[in-house]
Amino acid sequence: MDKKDKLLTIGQFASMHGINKKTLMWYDEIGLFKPAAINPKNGYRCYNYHQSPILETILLLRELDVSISEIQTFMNNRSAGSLKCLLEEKITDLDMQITHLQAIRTDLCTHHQNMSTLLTMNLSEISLIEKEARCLVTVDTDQNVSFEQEVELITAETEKYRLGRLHKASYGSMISVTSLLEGRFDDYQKLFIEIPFFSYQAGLPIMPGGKYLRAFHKGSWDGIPKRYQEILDYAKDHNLTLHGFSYEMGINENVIDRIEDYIVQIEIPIDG
Amino acid sequence: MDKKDKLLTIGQFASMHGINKKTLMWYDEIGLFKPAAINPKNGYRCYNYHQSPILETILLLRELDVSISEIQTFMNNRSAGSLKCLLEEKITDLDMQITHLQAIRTDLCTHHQNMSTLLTMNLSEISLIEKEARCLVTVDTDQNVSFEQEVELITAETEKYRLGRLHKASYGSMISVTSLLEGRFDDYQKLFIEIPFFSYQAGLPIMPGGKYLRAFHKGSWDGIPKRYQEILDYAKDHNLTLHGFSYEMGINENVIDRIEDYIVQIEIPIDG
DNA sequence: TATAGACCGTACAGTAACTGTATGGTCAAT
DNA sequence: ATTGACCATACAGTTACTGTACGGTCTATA
Repeated sequence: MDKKDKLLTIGQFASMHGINKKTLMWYDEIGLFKPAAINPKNGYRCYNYHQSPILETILLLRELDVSISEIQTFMNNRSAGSLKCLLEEKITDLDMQITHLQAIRTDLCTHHQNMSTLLTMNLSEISLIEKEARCLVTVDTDQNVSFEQEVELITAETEKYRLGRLHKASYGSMISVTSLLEGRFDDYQKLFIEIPFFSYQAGLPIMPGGKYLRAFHKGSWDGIPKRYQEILDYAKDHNLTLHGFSYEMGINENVIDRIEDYIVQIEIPIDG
Repeated sequence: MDKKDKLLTIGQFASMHGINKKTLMWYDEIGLFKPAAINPKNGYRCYNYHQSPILETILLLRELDVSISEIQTFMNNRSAGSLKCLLEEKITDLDMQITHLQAIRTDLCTHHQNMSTLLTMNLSEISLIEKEARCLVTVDTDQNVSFEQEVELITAETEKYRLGRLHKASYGSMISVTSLLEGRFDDYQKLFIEIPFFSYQAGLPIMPGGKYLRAFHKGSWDGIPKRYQEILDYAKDHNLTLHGFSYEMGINENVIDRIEDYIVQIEIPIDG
């Protein structure tokens, strides 16, 4: 009578829903989703179109990372109320997941940017660049803070803004232009990591947008003071006024094996 | 010398990166990520801070659904160039994934809306509602088109707009107001499924925004013509002019087991 | 009517990427 | 000296399938 009653074989039904036949067999075996009938003559599984929305619901939940046993419990006493409730929960989860993926995307772009820089820039050159404002998380530091403490401080601080995992093993250091001008090249005052969204209202520190002087340094940290002197000389020669903080960040830690190959990027905001 | 050279035990290193110790042991075993050293006295694995960015890169790739063996090949000849290339690929993938999740979100919201309707509405009532415009995919149909053909047509059509899996096992039917007014209550002209984004430029058909008359029908399809007559009478009594198409769609297929419980929602645009 | 090839069935083994458990040695603090 | 947290290896178990082997069935064509 009803055209939806037409019986389909397992292969047809599986391909209709874009899944593997074996998956249907397995769902049958575990009792999650059984064929509408079994042909008594040959034992073939028979499915019909009425079963499609049920299977699609299962596949939808599966895609939402609901475990099979949870799906099972749910399907056994499914109702408008329980589905509504489950969907509410899953919509919230999904929103978090989307936000997280967007954060990863931003992170990926930063890494990509770094790789581009490595491949295309002359690393001995000092150049003027334009930067968008960024949002940071920072913690105070000084020479007495040990490396372990630094790591702990910054992870504790970033965990407050729970974005799932932030793939920033490396954070950067900040040193004020005042310190640099006074020759105190190791007077690091803050650690920062950039966070992958921008928000004034969270009250987070901002790496200002605008013109920056950018330089690089290759090798271990001992050589950085000398490099800062070169940068200051360059600024003087070109009549540039530095302000705020210098931002230092390693850009190739994930592609090197030896410290000699380590490259740090130095960026300092300039007036105008 | 370098404070990053401080050695950490497997437990410390694992918790620093928010992963299971066993995972580190396993990565060691398969040669993906080995400790910086092994204490010759007690055989303990020793890690240091320099290794953190490498591990984070692995964990990042893992989160991007790169298989362990792919990560392995990549890590063995990693370079700025190869990482840049891989990242480009993964950013594209990620964009698709985000779009897909957003589509699922929309789908979830529709389901959720349906469940709310089921729980809160008096299904025998005819009501006036306001609807946002929606974007549809449609195919032509008529009485001669078999159910299998319908399924095939609509899946073929939706596949053109590749959104990954669309979890719409059920599609709706459209019948023109003209047909209804002439009493041809089974003159269905189109099948539609709603697609989870809105775009004029794609040239897709639109379910117009504005005022609609909404009714429901419970049970098998035989009773629908009678229900349409009631809707037409209602419209007449209330001086409402219908136009365009009537949109029919099952709203509870995923929570019922018997056709008698099947509920179809009927929505017809009205003037004004 | 014979046969090829596509499809169905069961049974069982294998997969990825961990994760847990059992058993025993090590380390740091009380 | 002992307690309890932590390390080691070896091996078994997990989830959600997926593949393979082997045999029966169905349908279209020669």
